Amino acid sequence: MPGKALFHDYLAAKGLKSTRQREVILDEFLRCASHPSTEELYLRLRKKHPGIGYATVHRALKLFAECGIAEERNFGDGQTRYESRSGEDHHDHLVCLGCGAIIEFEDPRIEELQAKVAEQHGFLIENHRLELYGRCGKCVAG
Amino acid sequence: MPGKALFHDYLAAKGLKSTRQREVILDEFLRCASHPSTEELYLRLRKKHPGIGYATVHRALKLFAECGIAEERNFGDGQTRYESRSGEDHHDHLVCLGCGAIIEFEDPRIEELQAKVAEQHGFLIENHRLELYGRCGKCVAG
DNA sequence: TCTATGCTTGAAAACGATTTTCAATTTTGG
DNA sequence: CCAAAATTGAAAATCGTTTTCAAGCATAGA
Repeated sequence: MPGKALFHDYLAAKGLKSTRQREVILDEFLRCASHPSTEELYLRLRKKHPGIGYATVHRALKLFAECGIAEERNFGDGQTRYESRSGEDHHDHLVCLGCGAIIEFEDPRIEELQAKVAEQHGFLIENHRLELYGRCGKCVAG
Repeated sequence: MPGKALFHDYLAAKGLKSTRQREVILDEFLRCASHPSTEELYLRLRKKHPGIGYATVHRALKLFAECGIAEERNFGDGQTRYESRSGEDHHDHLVCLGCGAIIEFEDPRIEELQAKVAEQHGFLIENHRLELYGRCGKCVAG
């Protein structure tokens, strides 16, 4: 399991400790197919682990982001969401304003054009975000 | 002045009132070349109009967004920013992480590819955001 | 194993930005 | 000018996020 190994290496390198809570939170986060907010992941975890605290979930997610196995995202609903970064290649999102679904996609041609735009402005890209907001197929049909 | 006219029409249509404060705030907002946050616009306004309240500025900006002469934006610095929508055509942003500069650009080819991606997913785009984060020319050179 | 050190936890408080409340004021239509 | 209704500014409330703090654990060394 690459995500877990990365996390443990990070903890070791920083002199941080591996705890039962962090394990549980990481498992649930990796099991999560979507892009949970702290609140959402916390509520999920409460079901199986009633003692767990919101602050602990928050701190774990921050750690995941720090060590690179997760990425903080913001889709405009006022909550920070965390996305699992299993692979390396960047992807962007379609965000459904009807049902909240988040669909991932990637398009090298768009990336290429972005690079050109940056170059024209003498700009050095470190990262980018592209989100298309609208209605997913289901919501258009329904 | 199209922006002001639009705003006054909107007020009339909604049975809202045209007040001295709203005029002053709109003038300052339109004069603003950048993408001010509520705080920033408030501080600017205080200089010439010491009596004005933060809440009033906030409410005016919300109104501007509602009636379409402004757009709420979020560049990840934890503050909602308001962008004047003078024209109709959409544009995207280069955000400098060094000096905070925000450079606007538009690229029809990117928009076109976005439309194709959406179509492939049976998705109906209502709007989108594209931001390239990095270092502007000045910051790279400096 | 036992202990000491120091990181981690959970609850509650602090925080920063945003939004709402409320009494006083201003605008607008009649 | 008057009355009705919207607006204002200050303060308080709210929301998500982050920090504080005392108590609880994990880890390394004896």
